[in-house]
Amino acid sequence: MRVTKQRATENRDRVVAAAAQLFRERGFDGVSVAELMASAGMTHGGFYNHFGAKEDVEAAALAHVFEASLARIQAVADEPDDDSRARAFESYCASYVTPRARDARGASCPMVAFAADVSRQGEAVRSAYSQGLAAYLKAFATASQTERAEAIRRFAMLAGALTLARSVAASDPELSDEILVAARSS
Amino acid sequence: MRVTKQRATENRDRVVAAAAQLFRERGFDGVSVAELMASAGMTHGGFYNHFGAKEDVEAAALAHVFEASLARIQAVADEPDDDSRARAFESYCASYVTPRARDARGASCPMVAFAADVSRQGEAVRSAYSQGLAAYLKAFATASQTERAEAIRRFAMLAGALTLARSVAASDPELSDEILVAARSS
DNA sequence: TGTACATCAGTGAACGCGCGTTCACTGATGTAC
DNA sequence: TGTACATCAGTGAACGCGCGTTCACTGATGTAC
Repeated sequence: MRVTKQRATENRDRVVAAAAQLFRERGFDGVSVAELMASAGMTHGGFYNHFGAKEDVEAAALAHVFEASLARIQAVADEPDDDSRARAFESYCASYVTPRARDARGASCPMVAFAADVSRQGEAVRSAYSQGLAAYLKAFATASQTERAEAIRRFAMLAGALTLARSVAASDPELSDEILVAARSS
Repeated sequence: MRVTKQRATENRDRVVAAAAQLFRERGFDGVSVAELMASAGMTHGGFYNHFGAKEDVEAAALAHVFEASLARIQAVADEPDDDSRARAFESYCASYVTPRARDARGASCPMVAFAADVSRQGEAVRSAYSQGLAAYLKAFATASQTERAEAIRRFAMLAGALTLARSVAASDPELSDEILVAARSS
């Protein structure tokens, strides 16, 4: 049964939003097309009215998540003076490696959530990712008010700590917490 | 056709060795049981003479790779005096984030290769991983001759940089190289 | 504005495929005598 | 040491399953008059 054009657009947006969360939680291969559509309240058959293939929704979800992450670090970079920027930046970095951020995988930053998956995907996903990372690192460097290499090391440390903390969260929570504490007190 | 006990053991070892390489290159789900067995020169049916399930060879491969990685950092920690240990440690860290290390995924460190995959696997894999990471970080901290939190930050930075450099290696090689250069000059 | 018809978003059965796993079978190995 | 037989590592067909994708169909929407 046909729906209004507006409703169809909303349906597509809900699929992308569900994909953004579920892909971050379980990876691209851990979520089926049918589950994505069900999360948006539809059945699987209609998927191909909106996307040419599963990889298309992966790329769309990636772009969606990068947009939000980029806006957040850009807000720090856009702080009016050096002092408030420095404070906002340290607060941003600290909140990046909290137990809360570690456990909320569905809301996590795309660089950490997708880094491993992305190099096994097709061109559309890979280039959406690398463009997103390039833009993010640029804003991060501005926000950090240090030279770019130093900013890259800082971000790599945060991303690595979050990744390691997640990887042992279930089987060694003390080690996981210790990694986060170390990453916060830099 | 039956083979000698020694030959059977060698066959199992070859499966684990192939798994160690292929799983690091493509992730656990990216390599089939049949391919693992074919890499060791056999057909898929015999797999269950050696392992109860695919997860068992994942855990065995993980332990195998961690053993090698641990031996390498332990050698640095065991250097006889502070000076040679400091030199060995800086050399170790620098070699960790080279283009060569980035591109040789099949030979890479298990913390980076498996960090994302591991939390989606069963208990056997997760505990093999977290025990391996705990042992590795202990040796890394000794080798670094700094306080433990500082060593954790250093390793998180290296692991994060290697992960990020890999994720954009195909679609933005300049950015990938820049990340490695930054990680080396810390 | 009202009517007739074409459009197309969504449905659900069906497809081909690759996967992990099972199983009857083979025949060289290991063992009991 | 030689013989007879049980063992079991490896083979390859077959299984059930979930996946991405296709397709004929439905019926409300959009449009031409």
